[in-house]
Amino acid sequence: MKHESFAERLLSWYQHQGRKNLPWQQNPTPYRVWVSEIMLQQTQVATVIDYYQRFMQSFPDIFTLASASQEQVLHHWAGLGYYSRARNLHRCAQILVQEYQGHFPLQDQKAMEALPGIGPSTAAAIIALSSDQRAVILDGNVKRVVARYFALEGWPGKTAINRLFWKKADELTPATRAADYTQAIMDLGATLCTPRQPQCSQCPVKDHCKGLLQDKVSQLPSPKPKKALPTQERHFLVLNKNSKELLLQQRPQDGIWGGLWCLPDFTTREELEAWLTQTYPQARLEHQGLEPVKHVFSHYRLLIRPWQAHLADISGIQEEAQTYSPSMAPTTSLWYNPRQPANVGLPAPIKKLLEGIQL
DNA sequence: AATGCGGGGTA
DNA sequence: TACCCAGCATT
Repeated sequence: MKHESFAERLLSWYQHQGRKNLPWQQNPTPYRVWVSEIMLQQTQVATVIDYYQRFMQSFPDIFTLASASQEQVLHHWAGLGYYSRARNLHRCAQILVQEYQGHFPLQDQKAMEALPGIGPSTAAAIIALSSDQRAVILDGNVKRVVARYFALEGWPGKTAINRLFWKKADELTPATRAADYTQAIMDLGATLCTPRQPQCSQCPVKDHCKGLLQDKVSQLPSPKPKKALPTQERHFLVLNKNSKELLLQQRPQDGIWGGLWCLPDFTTREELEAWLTQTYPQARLEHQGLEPVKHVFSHYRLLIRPWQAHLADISGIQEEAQTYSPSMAPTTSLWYNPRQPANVGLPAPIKKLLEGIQL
């Protein structure tokens, strides 16, 4: 005997546990479904409800909407975000009135998708929910259900992955009961198969969910990959006095290594050289840089380029704290003897750099 | 094939 | 704070 399909299990669950009282589910005409679908793009149900009620009160049908001013429409959208949705909605209403006698081309999904603001998933949702014809949706809920049910790895933002998700969503979609199925799979994603703390024990398809069977539910769908860390390179001055001490500066409280002591650092070698010439004219800068040091922060990669300079002792040189960086907050500096490590906080990569330096 | 759009809810 | 939300249009 053939076991129950995904759709059959889902539909019987929906019959008892599904949401049936959302405003747009009452009298689901194409117009009412359309407005709800546009509002619900990237916006949660709880947020939409009040906006939807007010919108329907003011624009009860497509002709009212088409003849309204854009300003009126946008006013009803204020606070919802993604305002191009409202402009497209308004424009779409005018197109439908002018070109389609005020009716959606429900028999032609491609024609639906050609309308402003209506993409593949919204077109399918309008068709299925308002006319009960079979059409495949793939919104955030369905993506999550599909990723888990088939244990699909990969971020759906990638084109190839996205195509696979559409294919799997298509496979799950039954030939009949299009409206109920469409609402059911969204309800599953919204109420049980949630992004966090999904209630798998209540799930009507848990017995065949690969993600659950493989204990991967919490890792699916795969998150958007963190983009590669940008690399920043900065030039650090190793100013060596009498082959004994190095110049350190205390960093500003804000930014990386805030408050720690560190080598003076600059955006470019030229900037470093200019500062050195002005501050320690007697210093001699080596032309060959030292070996670069790499360091990784949470949000970028830092390439440390050290340059060594030598300073012969001149009695009377200012030993006390001095200021630098005229445009920045005053910063103190000190001479540091690496052979007698003082009680100052050095960033790890700088400490490592100094350990490798011959004075 | 990747980005911008936007405000709100949630852990 | 970071992530996610009934995605689409644009580049």
